[in-house]
Amino acid sequence: MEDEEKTFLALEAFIPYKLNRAAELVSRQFARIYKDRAGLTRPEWRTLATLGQYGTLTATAIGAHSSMHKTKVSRAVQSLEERKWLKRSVDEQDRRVERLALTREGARNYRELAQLAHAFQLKLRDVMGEADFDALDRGLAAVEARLGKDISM
Amino acid sequence: MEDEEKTFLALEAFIPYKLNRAAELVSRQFARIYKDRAGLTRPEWRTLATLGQYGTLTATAIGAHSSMHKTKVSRAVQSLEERKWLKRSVDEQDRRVERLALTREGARNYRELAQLAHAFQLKLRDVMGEADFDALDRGLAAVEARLGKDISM
DNA sequence: TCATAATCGTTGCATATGTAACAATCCAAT
DNA sequence: ATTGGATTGTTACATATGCAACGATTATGA
Repeated sequence: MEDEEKTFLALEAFIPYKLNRAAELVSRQFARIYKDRAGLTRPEWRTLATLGQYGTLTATAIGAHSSMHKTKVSRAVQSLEERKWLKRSVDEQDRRVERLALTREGARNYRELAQLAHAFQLKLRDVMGEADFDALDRGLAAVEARLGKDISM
Repeated sequence: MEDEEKTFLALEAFIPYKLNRAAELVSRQFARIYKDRAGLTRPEWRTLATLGQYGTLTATAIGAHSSMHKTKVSRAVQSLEERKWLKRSVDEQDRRVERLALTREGARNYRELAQLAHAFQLKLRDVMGEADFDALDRGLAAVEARLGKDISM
């Protein structure tokens, strides 16, 4: 790699492409679990996972924790509410806000999917090999640390 | 990490989520280059990049090299053709097929974006640090190697 | 206090995407 | 040679997504 001007690019060696490709491959595999098993979309799965992890939250907080646009959260919440997997209640301190929490059934499904998620991660680590898996984890953490605040770069 | 059943999941430590998050962060940064600079969408950028890398290709081949659905390729090709960045010609050996190649102007823009892509990657490596960047690269390669063929897992 | 700005969540709209169906063409096997 | 089955690329349709505008509510500050 010299300083010469590169007027050629190997897409398969370009990190943004590799990242997207790997994310799609892994997501597709894991989506089979929450889609086939529970009929959830990705926004719905993330909303469920966030509420399961943190308990009662507002829609805005769900978006912050799960990196989702507020309209995605809004629609996922609607869907989970129709399933009766979560319930809304008005916050009397701030009536703009809705306090969202899983129902008993929602919590039960969360626990089941959380277990499957752990199993998935273990299997992925097994398939990839520990060293490569740990390298990936380290690299992803570095991206989050440097770009997570979304500043200039 | 014991063998106990995990009924709780930390989303921010879950690899499919981390992968998607990192991919979005990096993609958003790089997209600013081809969007702001050339007004391209991601499918258009990938199509341009693939033709720049391989020369003349069919639409199917572009999809195979850039991991894009054929309808995405079809629409990106249309758009680039309207810009006069690529030209189509019928393959006389197989008249179902169109041979696609960049025009002089398309190639010029490809070279410019390829340079910017290299600069982006160097800057990313600089921002992340060499060790973390290399770890990421290694991890992504492992995902591709194990899941790229999209078999069971 | 009152007016302006900010925040929360929803919805209308335009765009982006994938699935399925399709016409055109080629291939395989009789 | 002919017929049934693939393959190539396009398009119609349904769904998914983000942006912008909105009503309701709260915060700010003059």
